[in-house]
Amino acid sequence: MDTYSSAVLQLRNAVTAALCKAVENGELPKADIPDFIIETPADASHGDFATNAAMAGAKAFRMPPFKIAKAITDNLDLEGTLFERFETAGPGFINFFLSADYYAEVVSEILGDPEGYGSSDFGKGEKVMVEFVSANPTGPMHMGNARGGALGDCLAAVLDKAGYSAYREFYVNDAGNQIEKFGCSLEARYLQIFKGDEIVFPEDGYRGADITELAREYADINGDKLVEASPEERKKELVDYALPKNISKMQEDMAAYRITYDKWFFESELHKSGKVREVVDLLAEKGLTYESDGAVWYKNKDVLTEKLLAEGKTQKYIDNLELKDDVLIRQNGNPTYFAADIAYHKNKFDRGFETLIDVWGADHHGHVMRMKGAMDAIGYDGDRLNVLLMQLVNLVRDGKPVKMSKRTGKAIQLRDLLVEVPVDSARFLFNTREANTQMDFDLDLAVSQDNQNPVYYVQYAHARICSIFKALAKDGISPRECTRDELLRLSAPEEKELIGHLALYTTEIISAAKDYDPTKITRYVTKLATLFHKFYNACRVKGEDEGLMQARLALCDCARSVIKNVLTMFNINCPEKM
RNA sequence: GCGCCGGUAGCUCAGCUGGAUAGAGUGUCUGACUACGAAUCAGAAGGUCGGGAGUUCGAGUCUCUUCCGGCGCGCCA
Repeated sequence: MDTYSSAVLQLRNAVTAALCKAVENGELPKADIPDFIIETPADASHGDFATNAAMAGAKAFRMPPFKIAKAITDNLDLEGTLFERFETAGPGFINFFLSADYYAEVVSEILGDPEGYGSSDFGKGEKVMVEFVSANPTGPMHMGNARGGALGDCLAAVLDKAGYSAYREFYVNDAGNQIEKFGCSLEARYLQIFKGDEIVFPEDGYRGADITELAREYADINGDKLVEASPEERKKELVDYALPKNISKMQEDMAAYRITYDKWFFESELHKSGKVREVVDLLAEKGLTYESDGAVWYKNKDVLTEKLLAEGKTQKYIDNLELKDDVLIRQNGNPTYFAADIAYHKNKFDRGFETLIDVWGADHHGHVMRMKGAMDAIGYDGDRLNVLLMQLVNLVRDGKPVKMSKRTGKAIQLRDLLVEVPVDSARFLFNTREANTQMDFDLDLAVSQDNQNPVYYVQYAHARICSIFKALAKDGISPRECTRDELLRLSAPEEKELIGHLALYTTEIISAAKDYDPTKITRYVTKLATLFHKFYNACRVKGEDEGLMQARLALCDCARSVIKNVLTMFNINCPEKM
């Protein structure tokens, strides 16, 4: 266990023991030991940790908090812990102060295994699939995909560090209705080349310039040979040409964005292997389907009503939702996206993933509940499917929203973004805002290579540390292992604050993993950089006496390691000079 | 109409299962390099936590209500 967590555990045990002892002594009445929290006070003068045990127990013990606090502290034994003293304050808080040993211990811990620091077995090796981006292959990727890519990839990285076994997957929707539309759009553009405006473009077709380009490319290579072909053959031929092109473009874009998937999963495989039909049959066996108007329907309303009632929702609430059933097999015999998606998620569970995380655009939120319900309906645990909803990204330049690309006049694409914005910057900045909040992405900021850009701020801290080591090496000084006494000299406020933050890393990773929120780690490392810079300005390394210099060098090494640890995990460059 | 997500400093956002005087970045103003990188740091100013009511020792956090913004309610995905 990391030093920080063991310190918290020591406190919890000590306070619990004191409460029990006080009850035995008769200093507190007999009652259940109250739930209390150990927290880090906002104000450093309130100690390194504080507990509300006395206030939390006020009701159970029917005594004023300050008296309970006294009973606790009279029986408190901190012998053998990483704490040196405590005090009561305010309405009944008990504040605790760490001993110098704690700080020395943290530094030793980090230097003992710099690369492994932050890792834990919290996730117990549980197999988690993170499915993210999964953009439609009918067109180029957009800003939402850029955000989803950065969030999903970094979330998977955080999960791995927290002891899960994360698996990255991209679901390619290479089947179904939108491919049909894709084909019709290509067909129209293709025929327009030869027949001009007499060909009417389908109303719901894809109007992007990319479609016209693909049709043009095909015509350049193959000429007008499809003009006389049957529409089915024509569309199939065009799709067979264009779809792989689009898919490999997406793969290139993701690679350029430094995302490596474990698997690109093709929806068409589900159809070909009969898995979609199978899952519809499965639902039918369970009596959850019916036919109407020539289509096969899924009893979504019944399933969700039952689920929500079980969760304690009122009938009125459920009625207000106006739940509807969903079509699985259309009148024309084709399965819907929903049917395929049930089959897909079933397939994920069947591949042995215990937890599924989907990163979706917030515009899909209406799909979440019925998807979870469907998992329950086919005998899996819907709560094992977690959907991370991402709100929209607004691009901002000069303080004004940017809707269109200058180059194409269309919505801004991931490609456009990466032409302008360095990957380091994009990956970092998309991880500064929680998924479920609308985000302004400031292009000026992302492009700026100065102190305004948080990614450079963090990278600079790393480069600065590296240069300290270089400067000392020039003088023939190299870092060595420090004695305990030397490490105990790290006692300046800036040193303690920096070490205190370094100590939180493992806990922060676990917290980010629990919440599926990698943005916590970006904020963590930004603060780490701040605390290092503060330390740097307050404490010298070079020129101090041997012992102190080595201790501070050790601390620098810790800060450097943890920054590198984070940036490496997030696939962001960690330069030694800038 | 119903539902989901937001509303915290001029701007962009944190705020851990309710805790002490609500924080950071940026912007504005004022300072700090003959010493390890000034891409840095220190200080100042800046707030009815959208409004209202409630729950309790205690509310940015929980409940209700209301206003504003985004999104969703397809045999689209």
